[in-house]
Amino acid sequence: MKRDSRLSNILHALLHMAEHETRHGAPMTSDMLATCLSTNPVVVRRTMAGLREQGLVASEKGHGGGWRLARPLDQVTLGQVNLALGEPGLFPETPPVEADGCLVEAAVNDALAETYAAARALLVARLNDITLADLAADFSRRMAAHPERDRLHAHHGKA
Amino acid sequence: MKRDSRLSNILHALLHMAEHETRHGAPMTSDMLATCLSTNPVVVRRTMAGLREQGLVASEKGHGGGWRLARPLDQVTLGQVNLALGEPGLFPETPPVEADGCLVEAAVNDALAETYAAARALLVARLNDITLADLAADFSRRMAAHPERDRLHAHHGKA
DNA sequence: CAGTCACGTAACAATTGAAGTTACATGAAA
DNA sequence: TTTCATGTAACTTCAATTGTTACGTGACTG
Repeated sequence: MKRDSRLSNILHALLHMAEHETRHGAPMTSDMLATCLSTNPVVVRRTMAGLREQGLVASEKGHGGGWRLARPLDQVTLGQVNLALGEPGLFPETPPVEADGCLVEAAVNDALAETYAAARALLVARLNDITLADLAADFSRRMAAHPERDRLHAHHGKA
Repeated sequence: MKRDSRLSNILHALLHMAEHETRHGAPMTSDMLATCLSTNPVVVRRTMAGLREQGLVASEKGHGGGWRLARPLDQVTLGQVNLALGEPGLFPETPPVEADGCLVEAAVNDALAETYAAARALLVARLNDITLADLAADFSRRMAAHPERDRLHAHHGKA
């Protein structure tokens, strides 16, 4: 998990999970996902725990256990995933303080709060407009345009 | 400089600088600003150095020296200030990598890049629409609504 | 009923980036 | 020439995230 954005990585993982599930009929383990994301299993579990709380994924223990999507691809929006991740790195929260009497500060904070809120609203709206199914479809389109070889896992694994 | 956002603090400082300048005809020193922002002078200089490079403020050494705005209030936009600060905490940069062959990753990154770009564009547009003069005017309006006592520096200084 | 697999979680170490600090150099005014 | 103030480099905290180890629980296998 180098310098990538959280959301980007998790989406990547979710799509691979869906793929794997339909292809092998079995969920992916934390270890598989960790290898896939270049991180370690505990971090995967931590992150996935957030998604599970939002009902996006489910986990199973024991033999044949692992992670699977809890809903069809077209019923999970990027906004939901982003929310489950705690809306990472969005905006500097304009401090709710402003209470200590400086009217300069109050004017500044109000203006910024409004501005950030507008940008955040747009972002959330757009994220909620895109489902995992959309991304999968986009992927298929690209796959069709580059059929010459397997372009799915070229960079996963270590060898 | 506690848990506040960079931009918010600097705007606060800039408005106080303008105030001070017109009131006393002298620039504010890094020490004054440091006290005002609850930080220390070196941090102030570091930050202001960025603004100076963008031509927003000017510094003078020696006796009577310090920091002053390099332009009238209505010719400095919040966007310019934000830019000078390096656009802190905006969005997770969608990685430009995508080159290593995974089409899933490519699809994800493209979708996110588009979405973030749209939100960022809105944010920048709004910030460029607000000038320091607007904030000062807003402040004056609030001042008029609360004339009972000095509501300017209530929380500055230590005693 | 072991034995193994995989998640769940707490506790701790490593890393990273920002902020604070010290120290010293440079330029300007008194 | 002394004092004030910025300019900057180098170092130290400090906080947040991430990585790691360790151990517990549930589930399937044989």
